[in-house]
Amino acid sequence: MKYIPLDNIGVFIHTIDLEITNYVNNRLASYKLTSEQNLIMAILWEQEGISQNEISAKLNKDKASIARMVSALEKKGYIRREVCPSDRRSVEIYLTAEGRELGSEVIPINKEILQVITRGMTIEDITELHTLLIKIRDNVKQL
Amino acid sequence: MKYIPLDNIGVFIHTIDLEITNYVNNRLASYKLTSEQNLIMAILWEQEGISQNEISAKLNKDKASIARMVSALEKKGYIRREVCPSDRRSVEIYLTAEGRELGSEVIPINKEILQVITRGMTIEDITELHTLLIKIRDNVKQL
DNA sequence: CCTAATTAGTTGATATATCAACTGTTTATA
DNA sequence: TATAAACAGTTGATATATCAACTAATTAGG
Repeated sequence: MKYIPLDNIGVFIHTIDLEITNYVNNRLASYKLTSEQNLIMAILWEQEGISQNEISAKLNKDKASIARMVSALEKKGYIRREVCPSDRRSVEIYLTAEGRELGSEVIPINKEILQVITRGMTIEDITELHTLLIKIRDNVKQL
Repeated sequence: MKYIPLDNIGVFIHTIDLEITNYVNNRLASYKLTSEQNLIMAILWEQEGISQNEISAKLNKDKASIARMVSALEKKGYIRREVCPSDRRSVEIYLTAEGRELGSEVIPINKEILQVITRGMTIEDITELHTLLIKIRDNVKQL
């Protein structure tokens, strides 16, 4: 029985993830948004005033990554930071007018992207995919 | 009907991929190998003398990424580069003694990692997961 | 209530990724 | 065969990621 390192579901998930990310980045390029920045904006289009820490928890990402992405969005003029009055360690993130306007353009694109990604798949397919990925997540979860 | 951007299978695949990658990186840390460098080494443990271009094609990655990872592996002393005599544009990658030795340690770890990732899953589960991911890949494939 | 521990965020180091521009080779073709 | 096109690799720019060390603010415990 030969050992085939690349015939490995973990590597395969990684490859597909990169392809999805590239697709999303291409779709968003004209809006000056990357796929990850888009996730932060998506949160803010639903709920303003959230802290970086809360974004970090929602997106399951390191606080350092969030800090740098928020800086990038601030530099682009889509968001502004405000020190939280009740906890001065914390920073609240708000949309600028420009950032809010961007939402009306990009939210429909996000819906369409999701439709493209799942084209030809049933609810059952997506649920099954989700379930199988959860199994892998549980297997690699660090204790 | 509410729009829930994070309830998105593409984002979920991305999250799981990062968790798998972190698990693999932790398992490999003591061998001074990252998960991506491990993929290049895995190819070389099966087939020496392959070019960077061929590695790039096998791993579906940009040639610039491969060049930098190969440099990192060279700096660690696991591989050496040799200009291809029949095509002087091309660089052939060979294992050093140290790199070959590393294989005898890390190949079993790689097998074990794959077992951990797929623990509790049947062949049918993995095949189904693969099939569903292929559907998504086809949907986002750039033409 | 004061010190210790915790927490939110920033910054630096390192490792992928991708794209674009560039060098040097090789191949194709007019 | 001269020139153009294609190709392999390198390098620079930018964007995630993660970890570690740090600052400043808050909370907990003695």
